[in-house]
Amino acid sequence: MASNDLLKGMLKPIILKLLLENGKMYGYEITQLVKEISGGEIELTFGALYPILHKLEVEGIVKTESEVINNRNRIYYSITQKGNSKAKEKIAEFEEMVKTLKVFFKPNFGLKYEFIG
Amino acid sequence: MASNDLLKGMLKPIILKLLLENGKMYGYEITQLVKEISGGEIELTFGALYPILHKLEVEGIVKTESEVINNRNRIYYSITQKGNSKAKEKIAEFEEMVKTLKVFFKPNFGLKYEFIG
DNA sequence: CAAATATATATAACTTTCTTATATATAAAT
DNA sequence: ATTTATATATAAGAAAGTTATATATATTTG
Repeated sequence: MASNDLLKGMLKPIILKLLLENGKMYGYEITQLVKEISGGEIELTFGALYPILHKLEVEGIVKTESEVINNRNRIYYSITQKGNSKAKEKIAEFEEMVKTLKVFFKPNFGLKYEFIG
Repeated sequence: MASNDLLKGMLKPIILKLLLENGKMYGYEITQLVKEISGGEIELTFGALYPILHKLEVEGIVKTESEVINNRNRIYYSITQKGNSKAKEKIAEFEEMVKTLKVFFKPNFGLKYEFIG
């Protein structure tokens, strides 16, 4: 049972999904893309993003490469070969959870008592 | 912008949805129904449930009535008249967020770079 | 008939996640 | 010259949820 771990931690699988699709991305880019894709609904703050990214790095799921672009240091994050299956697993769990959540707003799905006559 | 409040607080709107549909429910009943509807995916623990319920009561969104059934005290929770629109509002926000989350796993939706040749 | 499981409400300690605030710095636009 | 956009990062605090604990009755199973 997923036991609500995914209710809190939705940002992590979103980040993993975007990294997996794009090969490599830098932090600022991730925040902007999340905002864009969600139509401004989800704001991924830096205070949320970087701890997640750093933790994923420690776990060996993402790796970093530094590049200087326009005189600024830019740090690219990408999924490691080792972390690939783990990332896909977490994304799949996330997708499963979103499907489960959908069930809760089917009209009358959770209805226990029904007027029958 | 919803700014991630809904990513964490998904249990609250789920509870409100079930209460709104069923008129009144007691705590244990809510946990069982959540488990049933989610196919065992979501376990609403008591430690999560009761603080939410008590907070909603303080806010005036739910009210309680006590009943003794089978020699046990049972506490029914229901949406107040005053809390009705607020509850519907929170449920609507929740549904909106689930729709937003769905967007993240459309294939290639978040893809920035595409192989064109 | 004893033990385990299901029913029932609730609190407290703890952990994780996320928000808000802060620090630093360059580039472009107004 | 100031503001806005780009860029990374940490720290303090709040909120949500987990796990453990307490209490108690009813039902089922061995």
